[in-house]
Amino acid sequence: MTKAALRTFDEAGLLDTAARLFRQKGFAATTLREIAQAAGVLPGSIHYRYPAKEALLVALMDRAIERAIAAVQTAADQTSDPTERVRLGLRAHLQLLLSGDDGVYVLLYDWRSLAGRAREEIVRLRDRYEAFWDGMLYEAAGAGRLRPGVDLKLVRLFGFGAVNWVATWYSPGGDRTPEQIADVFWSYMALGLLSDDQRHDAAPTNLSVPEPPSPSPKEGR
Amino acid sequence: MTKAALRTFDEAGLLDTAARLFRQKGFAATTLREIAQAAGVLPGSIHYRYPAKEALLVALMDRAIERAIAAVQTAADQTSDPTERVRLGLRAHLQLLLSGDDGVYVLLYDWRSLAGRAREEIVRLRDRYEAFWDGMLYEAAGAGRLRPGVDLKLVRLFGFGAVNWVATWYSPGGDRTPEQIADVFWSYMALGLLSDDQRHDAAPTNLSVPEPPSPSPKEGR
DNA sequence: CAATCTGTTGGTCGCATGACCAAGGCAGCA
DNA sequence: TGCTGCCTTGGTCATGCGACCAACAGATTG
Repeated sequence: MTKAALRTFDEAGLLDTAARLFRQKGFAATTLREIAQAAGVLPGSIHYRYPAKEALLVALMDRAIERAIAAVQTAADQTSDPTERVRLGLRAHLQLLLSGDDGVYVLLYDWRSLAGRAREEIVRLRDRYEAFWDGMLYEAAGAGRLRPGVDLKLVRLFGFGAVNWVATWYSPGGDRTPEQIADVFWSYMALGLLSDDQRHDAAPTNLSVPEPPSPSPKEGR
Repeated sequence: MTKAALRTFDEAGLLDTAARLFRQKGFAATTLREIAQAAGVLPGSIHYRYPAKEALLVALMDRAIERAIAAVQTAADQTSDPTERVRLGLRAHLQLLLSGDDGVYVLLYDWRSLAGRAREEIVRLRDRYEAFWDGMLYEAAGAGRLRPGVDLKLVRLFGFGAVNWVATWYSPGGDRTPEQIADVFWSYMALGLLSDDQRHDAAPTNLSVPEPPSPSPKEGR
């Protein structure tokens, strides 16, 4: 322990505690006093660092998204194969989400609690993460690994949905590890569910079913 | 206007309003007074019907899940082909979720706000819905349409995740209708993303058992 | 008409909340 | 040793909450 460690307020511990409570009860239903008590500090001490409850949430989410980007980046960088990079990234994302890091969960499910500027800030961070994923998918597609016509943005959106939802039903005592879950999802998504003798007539060959890529005048989101 | 219409309290309208607000701001952050004002009734009138705020949420969710089951059932029953039933059911689920029926959204994302008995009740209802889906998937698998070894429960979980997550990013002005989104997801999931010349060596043939292939020497964290 | 039943009205109540702050202590530096 | 600035302490404050209810209105029924 350095001298600094003695002087330094356990900010990480506070955020961890807050994340845990926010996850359990939701942001609005969690009181500052609860957080303070659980973290072993006084409410005033929290106020000293975070002028408002919302600031705590933002700090929490900020940290979580940095962690997520770093984890996925590191995992993906272990290979140069574009398809493998996606699979490893997926694994890392799920591992982090299920590792007990409540911050990521809160980031995913509690952003509705934010409004105004704080919301925009988080959305901006989230967009960065999404753009990062889009990049990986784009490279996999560019390497000719994916069917032509696949809408990468939709793939990312579907993938995020399926994977993020896991946090909703996963239990550590279950019969599958996070890594296994990630790999199973990856294999289903990559190969499809239909058996080989069914696949030719089950769906249109062109997977980009609706004509999408024309930028519409009506902007989305 | 029948006599009954005059006498009958607009319970549906109340629940709709409550659902809209819960979706926008979350359950805990929405006050009874807000709901009352938005619905054009007095707070006391709500209390007359629902002894506690939580009861409102439960009633809302109850109604939503009944709607969902009915919608999916109806859609699926339009064909007897097991695979088609799944596709049509998926469509119906997404249509309902994106139709502006905030109740379904609230059901999916706000169940954390419930505790104790109320929570159990909703979980029980949800389980019924899930069992219903499992039945459809089981029949599709039984008809030999799916690859052997596919874990149906995981398929359902992944599918729910991807589809439910759509509510998070969908905007009515976008360039895809709910039906198109459902169909695209279905085609990706059914056929897979990999191009035909890649699929043989990209993943294990047996989709059921993950067992980390350990291509990565460094196991991340 | 009288009795009843359904639903509304306009409050009140106690309480927990988020925000805030003056005063004090204590480590590190001069 | 005395000073300085960071951080904590133990509160206060106004606000708005969910829950609750006695009284009442109007339609329905006998």
